[in-house]
Amino acid sequence: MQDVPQLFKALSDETRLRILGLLLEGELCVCDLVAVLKTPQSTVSRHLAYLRTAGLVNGRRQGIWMHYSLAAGKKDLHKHLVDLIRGDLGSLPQVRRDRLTLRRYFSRKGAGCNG
Amino acid sequence: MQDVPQLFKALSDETRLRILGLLLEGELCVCDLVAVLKTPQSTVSRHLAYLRTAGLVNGRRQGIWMHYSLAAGKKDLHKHLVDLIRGDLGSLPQVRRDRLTLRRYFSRKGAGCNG
DNA sequence: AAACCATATCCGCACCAACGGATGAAAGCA
DNA sequence: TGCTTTCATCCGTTGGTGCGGATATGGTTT
Repeated sequence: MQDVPQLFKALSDETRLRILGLLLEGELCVCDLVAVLKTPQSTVSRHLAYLRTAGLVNGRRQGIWMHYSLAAGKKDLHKHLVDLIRGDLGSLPQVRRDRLTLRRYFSRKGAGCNG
Repeated sequence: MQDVPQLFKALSDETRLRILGLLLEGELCVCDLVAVLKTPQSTVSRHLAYLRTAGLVNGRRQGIWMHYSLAAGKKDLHKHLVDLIRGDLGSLPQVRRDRLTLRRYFSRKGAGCNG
């Protein structure tokens, strides 16, 4: 049972929810998240580690960059939570704002961690 | 947005999840929860207050006793979380054990807070 | 009113988690 | 090798949270 409260705890922080909201758009690397969230790199990295431990996020190393993406749920409760994230997180105002910032950021920046 | 992390935080504690698991069986009063969880009354009461603030639980006073029950979700995310609780919490081993204890407790005890 | 009951809140303590700058580790390039 | 970039981890500080015994509140009974 111990992992269930832990799973909810991973979702009980605004920064982590914003990160998940951005990852709804697809795989992102840490520098993208830092740029969009306007949050110190150490803070973003720490939250990503938290989400990875909880099994909510996958990391993929490509050269210098770490790319993170939403993980597929494994057990039932886990899976249903991921569905809930995909379904409901996008309608939160802060998440909408962040996604707009992300789009503007992508169109502004040249070739970087994701080509 | 601030209430969304708060909602998840309410679910990030084992005692609170066990309380919700018991409330799946129906309305209960505080003394029932204390007896089944074998946890100090002040602790149970504090967690109930937390769940009530988060909107996950309703309290109803009947004479001396306070009866608590699962609340219906209001916003989409809230509603989906309540559905998830109803659907998945019952399969956790600890919740199953607690419910067994509850049934045995009910059959053993005479007229009390719920007749 | 007084005694009694179930419940809520107070209190001090311990611990955990978030923060963000500084440092460390790993990969790529000159 | 040495330098740069990206990311992870360390560190000290701060605020939040759980704990459980003690106390307060509010309703019931006599």
